[in-house]
Amino acid sequence: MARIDSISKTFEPNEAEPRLYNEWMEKGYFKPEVTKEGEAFSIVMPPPNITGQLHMGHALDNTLQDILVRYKRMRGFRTLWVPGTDHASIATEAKIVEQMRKEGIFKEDLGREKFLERAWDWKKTYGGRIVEQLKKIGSSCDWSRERFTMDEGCSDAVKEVFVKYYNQGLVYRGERIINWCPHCLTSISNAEVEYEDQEGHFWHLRYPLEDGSGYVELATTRPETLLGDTAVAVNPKDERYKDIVGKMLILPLVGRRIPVVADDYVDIDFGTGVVKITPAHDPNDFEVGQRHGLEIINVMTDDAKITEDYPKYAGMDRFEARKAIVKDLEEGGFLIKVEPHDHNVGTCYRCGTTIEPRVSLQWFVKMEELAKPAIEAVKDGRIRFVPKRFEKNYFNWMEDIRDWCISRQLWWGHQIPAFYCDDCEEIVVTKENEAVCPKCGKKMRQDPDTLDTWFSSALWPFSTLGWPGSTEDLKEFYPTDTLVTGYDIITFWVSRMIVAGMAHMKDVPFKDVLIHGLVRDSQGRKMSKSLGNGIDPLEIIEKSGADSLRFALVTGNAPGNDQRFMPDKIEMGRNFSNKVWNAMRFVIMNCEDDLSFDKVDPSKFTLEDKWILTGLHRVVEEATSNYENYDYGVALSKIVDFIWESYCDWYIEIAKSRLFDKECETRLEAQYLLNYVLGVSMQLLHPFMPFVTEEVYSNLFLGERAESIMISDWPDASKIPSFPEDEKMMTTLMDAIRSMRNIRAEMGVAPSRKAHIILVTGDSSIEDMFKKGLPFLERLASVSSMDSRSDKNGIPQTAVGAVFAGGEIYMPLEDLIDISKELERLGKEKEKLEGELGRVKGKLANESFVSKAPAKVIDAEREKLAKYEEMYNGIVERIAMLGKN
RNA sequence: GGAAGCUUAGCUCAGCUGGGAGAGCAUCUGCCUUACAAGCAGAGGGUCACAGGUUCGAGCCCUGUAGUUUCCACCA
Repeated sequence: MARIDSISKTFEPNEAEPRLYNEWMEKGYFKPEVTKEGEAFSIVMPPPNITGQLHMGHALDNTLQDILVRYKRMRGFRTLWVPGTDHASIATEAKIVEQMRKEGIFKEDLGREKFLERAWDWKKTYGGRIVEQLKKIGSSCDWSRERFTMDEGCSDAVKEVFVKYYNQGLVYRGERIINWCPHCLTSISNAEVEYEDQEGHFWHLRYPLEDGSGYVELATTRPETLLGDTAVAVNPKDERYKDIVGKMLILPLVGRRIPVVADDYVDIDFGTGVVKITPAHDPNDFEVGQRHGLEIINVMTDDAKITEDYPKYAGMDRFEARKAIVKDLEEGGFLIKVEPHDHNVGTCYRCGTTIEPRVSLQWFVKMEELAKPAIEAVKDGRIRFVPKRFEKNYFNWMEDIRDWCISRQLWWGHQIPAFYCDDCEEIVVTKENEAVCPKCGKKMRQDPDTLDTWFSSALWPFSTLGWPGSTEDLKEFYPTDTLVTGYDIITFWVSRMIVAGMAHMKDVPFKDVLIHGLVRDSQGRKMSKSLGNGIDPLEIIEKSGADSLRFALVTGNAPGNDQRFMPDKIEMGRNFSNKVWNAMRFVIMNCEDDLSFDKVDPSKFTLEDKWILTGLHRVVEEATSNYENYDYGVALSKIVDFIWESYCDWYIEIAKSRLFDKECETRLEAQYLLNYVLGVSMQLLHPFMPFVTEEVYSNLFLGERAESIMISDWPDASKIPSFPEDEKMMTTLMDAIRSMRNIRAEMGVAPSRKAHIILVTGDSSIEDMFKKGLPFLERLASVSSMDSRSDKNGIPQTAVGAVFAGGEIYMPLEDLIDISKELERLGKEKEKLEGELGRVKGKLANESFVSKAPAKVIDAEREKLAKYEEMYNGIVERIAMLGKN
């Protein structure tokens, strides 16, 4: 047990946090095996990218998970939190390419093998960095089970799934129009395209008819794609163009003959009702092309430059080409007019480059059938989103799902386990590392492409537990219980995990999905590198400790809502840690080193003892139910209020008189309760602020104590006695104290000036309570001595009075009293009460209220009425007495 | 085009199934009271965006309007 002279006046997170974290790790508390019995509870960590540095989003996500996991562990569950990192193929590859570029090295020159060596080096260097950062915020995950999306097991799971899907016909290879990023030089999925509004133009063009009978007018936002036009389309119902359907046009600048086709896709009312069709560079045009058997002409290279087929524009970037082509159209008399036009442009979510739709040979997952059980699982409640409104988001995506383009023209990732025979075009899909052509016996060439990062993330809830093997962990911990993540990756990740879980495990991957919002800057903007408005969680930990950071992230936050990050909240957290710390200091300072609680006698518990126990009972009950509902912000504020107001501001203050009097008969009981109540409070607070609570808990005098607070049993409200009657009395007394403080403050009477009081009450229990409370009334309200009587005849004019729910108190302060000022004060009080009375009386006089409102509500109103009337009468009498003279 | 969220004190936000408007910060006043000035005590401050409706009773439920943010889809 620490001695008081060795305990500093403030909690020192920099010293305590690393020490405690290491201790917990060494003792194995983060492993589920720490609990021998009990049901399993498991979650998997959304794996941060190995390119990443810990940012506020991670800090929030992991704080919430840690709160959940610490709570469940204390509830006795065999609790597992699986950590890990994601290889983040496109993001990591981009970073490595960038790093190499600075050294003047190009990917292609290096070759695949050397490049991958470099990538693994990167992983070794930076993959560990974020793990260390996660430890700093206190994450109690089982590091012995840490995984990586490209480790052996996860890679095996990826191959297993790919092969299985392929054999079921759910994975296929085909030429489709896909989103191509000309900067990353790879295809990306629909989910990876971000649309943004951009100012653009509408170029109105004329395409001449081949027979010389005129021309058609059409408009485009992308004139450069004209090079790949293979038709012009009109709506079949459009009377204006009925005659030209089937005729041929001459494509300006190119001279190609292209047909006019009729297709429902064209909107009669938009523009001129004529659309140029470029099947190779627009998804809708592609479909029109499929329907009409049009030629697909790709006019751009991988990096979005015009191909050699068009010598005049060859090598020009698509935007340069646009200018050149517009100029040529104008000179050729094909340009009618240009008008400004805002439109949405798809950009790459990684690099921001405008994506280029492009026809290309890629691998896809057929989603429609797979989505069905995943939709069902949420519909029938086997998976529950918290808050529920995000289910709509999910259904929205899933019910209109497109096939998922999973191949990427990247090297860093899971290489697609498909092999081709260069001679006979045979394809073999296998988990083996090489394949021989079954037809001609030649060694086959593996597909050079890799899989979308999210393909492996989708398997995370079971690949991390050992699937496709049948491991003990898988049996015990799948399905996991709760997934904690931000709403921004519901489509990317959550939906795909549900799909994968249903497809391969025939069971949901998790039961609850706890969704949180974004952490924004203090002005409500997204934190981003380019804005430079990011706040570094590590700096905050360095300065104020992880507990303060966690406090700031949780306080006043509701599930699913974005929050602004306010530096004020960090300070609040730090102040609160310090408050708790000093409460502990006070408690142990007032206990002897050899203190034992064997002789504590609950029958000697005083009014305030019973009051604080009742408050404790309630906060345990309520906070527990808030924890269960993921209402962490609410739980935290209730716990803080109890500790700060009830325990520190009232209970400790009241207990002082007993502690300082060594002869006091109930001193031991006070010492006991001070330790006990603070101990239980620390348990309630522990999931939020693990470090300071552990430190405080370990210093308190507790009878049966767990080795560590983090493996102690969660407080059980039913074992904490509750005394509603005593609580009511105590509340009355507190009211009286507040009234006395109030009038003293208003009358400008210094607390140092102790005063005699006259209590006027008809209630002997209240009189008794005041008499017993005299020792602490001195401390709390500067009362030196007390008289009591049942009526107020003979109270001096020079006394200030305070009414409370049980009677009146008078304080004779001869030299300080100004009767007119006192009358003014009483008048204000009276007015306030009149307002309250009016409201309550009005309610009770209302026929329909009395007949329709529940009895409980009516009784409460009646009780209020009685209380207010009594107080009101007291004031009126006093005013009358003072007014007489 | 479709959907969702938000609008409550000067600021940032809570407010659970409808029953006397809350917190922190900021402001003002008084206190270094032997745990804590990172503290204690007290005070001021709100037509709960607006308009209707349901109800004995609405910040909360319903309808509409405005402002704002976000997601999805995307018509050249």
